[in-house]
Amino acid sequence: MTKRESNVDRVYEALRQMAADFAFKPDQRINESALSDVLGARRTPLREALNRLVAEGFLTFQINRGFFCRPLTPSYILDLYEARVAVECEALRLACLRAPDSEIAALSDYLDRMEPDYQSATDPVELLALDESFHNRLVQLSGNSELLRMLQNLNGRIRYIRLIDLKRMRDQADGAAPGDVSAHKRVLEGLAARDVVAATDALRSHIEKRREEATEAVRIAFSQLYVPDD
Amino acid sequence: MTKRESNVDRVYEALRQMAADFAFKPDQRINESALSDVLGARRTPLREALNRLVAEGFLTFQINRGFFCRPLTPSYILDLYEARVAVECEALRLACLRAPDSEIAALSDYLDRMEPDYQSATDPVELLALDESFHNRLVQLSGNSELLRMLQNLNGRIRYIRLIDLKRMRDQADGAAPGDVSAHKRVLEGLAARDVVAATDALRSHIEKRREEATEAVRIAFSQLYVPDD
DNA sequence: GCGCTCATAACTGTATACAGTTTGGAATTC
DNA sequence: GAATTCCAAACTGTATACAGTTATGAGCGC
Repeated sequence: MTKRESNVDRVYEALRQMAADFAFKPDQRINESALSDVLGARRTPLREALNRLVAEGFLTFQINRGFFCRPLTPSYILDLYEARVAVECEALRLACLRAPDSEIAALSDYLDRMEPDYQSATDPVELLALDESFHNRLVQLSGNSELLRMLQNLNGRIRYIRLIDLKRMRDQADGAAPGDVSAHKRVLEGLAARDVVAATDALRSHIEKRREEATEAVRIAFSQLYVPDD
Repeated sequence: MTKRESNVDRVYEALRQMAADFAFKPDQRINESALSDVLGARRTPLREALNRLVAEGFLTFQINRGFFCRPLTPSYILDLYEARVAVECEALRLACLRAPDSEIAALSDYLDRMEPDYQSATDPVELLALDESFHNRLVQLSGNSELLRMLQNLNGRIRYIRLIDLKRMRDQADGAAPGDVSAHKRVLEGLAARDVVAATDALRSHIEKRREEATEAVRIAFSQLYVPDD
């Protein structure tokens, strides 16, 4: 029996998971030996995986000092969300031009089926998975695998910012319900009508609203970090 | 005296250069030992650099079979150009909204200064560098470093496709002159007037025109590959 | 000649070792 | 006490070795 998954792949996935679970704090230096113990892999394959994450923008690297978790500044968050707008709106435009009606209808059905789950979900991780899944499918309708790859890279980095946001929403239960699918529905209506402007405007404002919420959540989370220990 | 550049970085840059110089043919398997001899680096740092290139989409990887140059299919080329449209048009939109007049004027000046070089350049490599430089600066006006990173990644992969195209143009001297900056000027006029629609329409059609040319050039290059040896 | 088997060569995957660099703190000076 | 120097420990960078897998091709039966 031959192996199907490379060890580097396994380590790489584990590292992404750790990043999403706040295992690394922004700007934290990553100790390769300690990490290799945790992951059950030696430093050689670990470093190969870390280099992939550097190339993807998850981590930074300094010569002779090693790998660092990327700092989480407001302007970085803004950049990531703006890049998402670029990727998703162009994908939506392409989908309006060429996605078959049947696939658009399938995504509508999916959204309808998921709506109860969406509204009853209380676990932020679950909600986030549902939301990411919708956006992934939307971009898949463009048929462009580079746009999909870019979205997945951005979402990988945005994920833990959004988790901060969703946890805050659950705690405060203020304003917009987190399980609100109306924005997604508006996007799909525009898409079904092949109305590029209506669809992209809806999507753009949806993502920008999410960005404002996330930025605020991170601001609050940071301010709490600076509360002195008693 | 301390080292300023990591060996992995050096190897990584050398590999990108080799890719742009057609050192690897599409779908070609990459022999690590042979490559490490050429680059003067051992396999450990070489593999770290190769992993970065996999993460960036330059190469593919198969377990126990190693690294491969990415195949060059028409749909892959289409995906890359569409992704460029996504990145550049959104960057341009953001630049229309917030780039200072002074920086827009500086880019206009740059274009005017470069125009003679552009029109007299006959070396495809030189022309390409000039063109990429303009597009990079345009995206920089958005102030978004993620969009810039994405553009540089896409251009790194598109570069050798465009070289095929530019070499064909030089040989045939048909249709549009390669050193035509009028499209760039139209984009900047729209930007200076803060006219998002005019600017992005001009940019979109410019990139799509380039894509059609490049796709055709690759099609021709491929058809010549299949001419049987005599 | 064509397909199959198996031995071997070539190559990839990674553990280990060690060299070079940075870091943190003790010792020293003012 | 604060600043500085210097040394040891910790960590990163990579060469090397070898184990495990894949590719190649000779030999063989048909």
